[in-house]
Amino acid sequence: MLRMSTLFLRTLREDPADAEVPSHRLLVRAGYVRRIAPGVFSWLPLGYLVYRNIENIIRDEMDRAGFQEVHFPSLLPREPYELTGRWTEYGDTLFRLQDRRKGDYLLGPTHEEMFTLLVKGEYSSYKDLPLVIYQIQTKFRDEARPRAGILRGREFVMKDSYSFDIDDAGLEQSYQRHRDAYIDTFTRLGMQFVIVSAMSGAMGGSASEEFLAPTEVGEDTFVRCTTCDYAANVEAVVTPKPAPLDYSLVSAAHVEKTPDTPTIAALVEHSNERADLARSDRPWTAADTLKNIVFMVKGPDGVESPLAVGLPGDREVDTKRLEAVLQPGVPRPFEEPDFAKHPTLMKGYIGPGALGAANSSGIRYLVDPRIVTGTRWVTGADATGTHVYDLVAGRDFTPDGVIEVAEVLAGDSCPKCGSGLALARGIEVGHIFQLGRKYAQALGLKVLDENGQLVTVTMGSYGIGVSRAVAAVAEQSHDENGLIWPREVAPADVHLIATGREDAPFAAAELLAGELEEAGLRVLYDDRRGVSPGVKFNDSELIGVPTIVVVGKRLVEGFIEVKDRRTGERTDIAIAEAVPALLEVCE
RNA sequence: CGGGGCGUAGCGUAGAGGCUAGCGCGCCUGCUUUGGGAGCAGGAGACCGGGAGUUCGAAUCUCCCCGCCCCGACCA
Repeated sequence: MLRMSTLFLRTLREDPADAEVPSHRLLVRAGYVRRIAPGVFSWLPLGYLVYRNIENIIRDEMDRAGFQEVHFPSLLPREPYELTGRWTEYGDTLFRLQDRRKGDYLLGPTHEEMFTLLVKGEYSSYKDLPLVIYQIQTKFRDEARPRAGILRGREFVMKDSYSFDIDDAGLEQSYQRHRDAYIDTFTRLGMQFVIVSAMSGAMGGSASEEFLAPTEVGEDTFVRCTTCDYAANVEAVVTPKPAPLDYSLVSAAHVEKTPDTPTIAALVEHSNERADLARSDRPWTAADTLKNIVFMVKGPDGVESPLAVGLPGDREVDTKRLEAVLQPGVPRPFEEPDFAKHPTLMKGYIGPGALGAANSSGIRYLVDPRIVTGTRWVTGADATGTHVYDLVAGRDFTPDGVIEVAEVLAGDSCPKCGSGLALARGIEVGHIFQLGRKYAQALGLKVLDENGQLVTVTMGSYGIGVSRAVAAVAEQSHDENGLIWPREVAPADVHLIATGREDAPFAAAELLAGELEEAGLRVLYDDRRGVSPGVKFNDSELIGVPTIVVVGKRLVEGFIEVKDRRTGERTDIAIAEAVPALLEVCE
């Protein structure tokens, strides 16, 4: 039994000045966590109870799925991460340290290498597979900017599992087992979640999915179809390619003088102001223009080459998507010295005429999927102060290919059913990912197959943010008065309050607390004498135990009050029937 | 890394050259109070982020440093 009189807890009446998001504010105010350093938090008794409940639910579901728990150190040697290239690739995000002999170590940001090597050391036959092992472990990432309290820390707890299979079919099965287990896990955590595609088609449609907990403070933006069940991270949205248009009636392309129009906005304004250029049907909009943006892309070999991207003028390039698509290449904006080296590119007036394999410049030219054959554009004419009108894709220019990097806007078409997409934000609480053979290859994890041939094992990796889940649940489940925990993760089933100056309510509450515990309920008992009822009520709402029981003024008539934290609904019940009644309330 | 804001008691804050650094919450003592963050009285608690400087005098002005928060860049 938790007694408020002795519980190591101090609730705060005011919001902490450094907390912005609700989960952070409330977890601090309710005395669940305290900040130690940026992105580093301590768990206090109530917080640690909730944390452990969540951890145990996750562990339980993993075990139920038949996965086996192991535990690696957080302190890891450099060598394995050197072998996979991540010692350098991880960059500043990796916490590195040296021992007294100047040996390099790191604090594990994730453990693919260690799992791969562990299995390599033990297994060597296809008969041993499939295998799934997992751990629940503290991870370290020196985030450039930790934020939002527990949601994005530099030290956090993650459940990470890894599957090992002989072939793609096995990997697919291991992946599905995780997907199912995750659905059960997050359901049990009382969380609302959506499963979204996390990678574009290039890696295979089901290769990677994220479990997002929708909330405004989430860091991930995702789309959801307003009609069908399609959902995807914005980085993974597939733009449906429109059918080619008939352009037989479009007049020939014509170059026009358009002084001082280096931006799309200026071009649109100019076009609408010119009587000879104005459209008969409607004014020009940015969507009628074709914007061409050039990047320098550094390949894995370190060589930089230019890449031009064409997209409708009403859209921006989403740099996250661009980087994802170009991996392992790294893009950077085209700058003045680059323009100097490529004199055919006129800043602000770049057009397809100077781009593409067909052109002398040979600059690779990829366009947004919306730019299909027959679409008609206003775009740069490759000379300062000039644009070309009625330039038709497929007739007047032919790009080298398609690239999916435009920002996604609400109302864009669903790739599955064509309806409009809605944008929303979510917290990434889980990620399942078919890794393939990358790590097995790099670290030499091979087994003999049934023909006696050595084959490289294929892997999957599957994460759940355990500490993050605490904050995600808090984020989704609170009101202006405090936290509202789903029962299974709550620090207690019943928050029992005794009020009044007399001994009677305290004696009755004490007795009831014992009986409830006896009956198997977890009880947080506010046995503080001399604390006013208002304080107790407010604390109970802040702390967020799902059922609040008050032994107070109606005790003389033999009644106690039962309040549902979420709905606020109160009912008086006879104290004699309290135990069975509360057992029922607590299901 | 770019932009913005901020460091004063455990928490939230006032003080913008001049008395012993003020207030609220919390904490301690006593009395009163006990169904929605009680009242009165008394008390403890501060190297005003650090260093250097200007000045008769610095929390307050100047310079340097350190740290924190927010937005962005970045990022399982």
